[in-house]
Amino acid sequence: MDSAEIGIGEVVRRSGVPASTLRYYEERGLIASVRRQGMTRVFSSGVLEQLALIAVCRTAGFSLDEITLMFSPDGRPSPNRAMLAAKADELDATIRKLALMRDDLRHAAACPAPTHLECPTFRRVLGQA
Amino acid sequence: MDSAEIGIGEVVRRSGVPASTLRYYEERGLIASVRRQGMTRVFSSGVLEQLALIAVCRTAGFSLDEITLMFSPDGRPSPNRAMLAAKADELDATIRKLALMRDDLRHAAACPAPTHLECPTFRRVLGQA
DNA sequence: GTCCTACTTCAAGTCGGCTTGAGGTCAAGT
DNA sequence: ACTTGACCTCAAGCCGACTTGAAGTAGGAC
Repeated sequence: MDSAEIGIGEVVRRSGVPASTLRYYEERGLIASVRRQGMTRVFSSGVLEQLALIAVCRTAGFSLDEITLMFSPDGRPSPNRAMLAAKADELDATIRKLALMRDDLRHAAACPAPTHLECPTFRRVLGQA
Repeated sequence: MDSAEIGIGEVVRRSGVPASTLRYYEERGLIASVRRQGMTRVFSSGVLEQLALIAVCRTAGFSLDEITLMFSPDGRPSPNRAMLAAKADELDATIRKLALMRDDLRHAAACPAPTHLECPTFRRVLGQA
C-alpha cells in the first residue's frame, strides 16, 4: 500500500500544487482528504497520483467538470466505460492534430520560405481542422 | 492564389467562428482584414486557414499571446525560429503525455479492476507528470 | 503564557477568452 | 420613403479556474 498519510504542506512540497488549489479541488470534489486532524486536512499519499492525473487531463484540455465525471475523488475511473472510451477517441483526434502541428512547427523553424501558407508541408495541418 | 475576398458573414459560415470572435481576434492582432468596404470588414480567404491554425494552437494549449508571437497576422510564422522549435518540443512532450493518457483511458474503459491506481498499465502516466 | 508557524474559512478579486447589449450605419428591396 | 438585415463600435458582463486577503485557530518551542 502507499496509503501513507500526509499533511497539506507535504502535498504542496511534493506536487508543486498550491494549497489554495488543493482546497479548491477538494471543494469541487476532484480530490478528498481522508480526515481532519484538528482543523487541518490529512491526505493519503495517493492524492499525489490523482493530482498528476488531473494535471495531465488539464493539459489534454478537459475541464474540471469533465475530470470529475471521469474519475471519482478516490482516483478510480468512472464506471461509465462508454464515456471513457469516448474521451480516449477525443484525445486521439487531438493527438493527431497536435502531431501534425508539431511537425509543421519544426518545418516552419527550418524552412526559410516567406510564403509559408503555400508550402504543402505546412498546409497539411489546416485540412485537419 | 486563393486570395479571394470574402465578407465577415462568409468567414463565419465557412469557419464556424462567431463574428464577435473574429473582431476580437482582429483587435488582438491575430488576424487582419485586408480593407474595409464602407464600414464592413473584407477578409482574404486565407483567413480561413489562419483560423484553423489558431484553433489547433488553442487545442495545443497555447494562449492567444503565444500564438500572436508565433505567427504574424498574415499567417506567416514568426521569424523567431528558436521559439518555434521550442514550442515544437513543448508540444512533443505534451503529445507523449496525452498518448499515455489515451492508452490509459482505453485501458480504464476495458479493465474491470476496482483498484485502478494499482494497475501497472494505468500508473505509467503518473510517472510522466 | 505567549510567540510562531502551519493551517483554517469565507468573500472578493484576477485573468484569459470571449459574449452580450445598446445604439448606430449602410445598401438593397418593395 | 421606409423597412430589413447585415454589419459596425464600445462598454460591460460572464465563465472557468484559481488567487488573495482578512481574520481566526491548533499545537509546539521557549
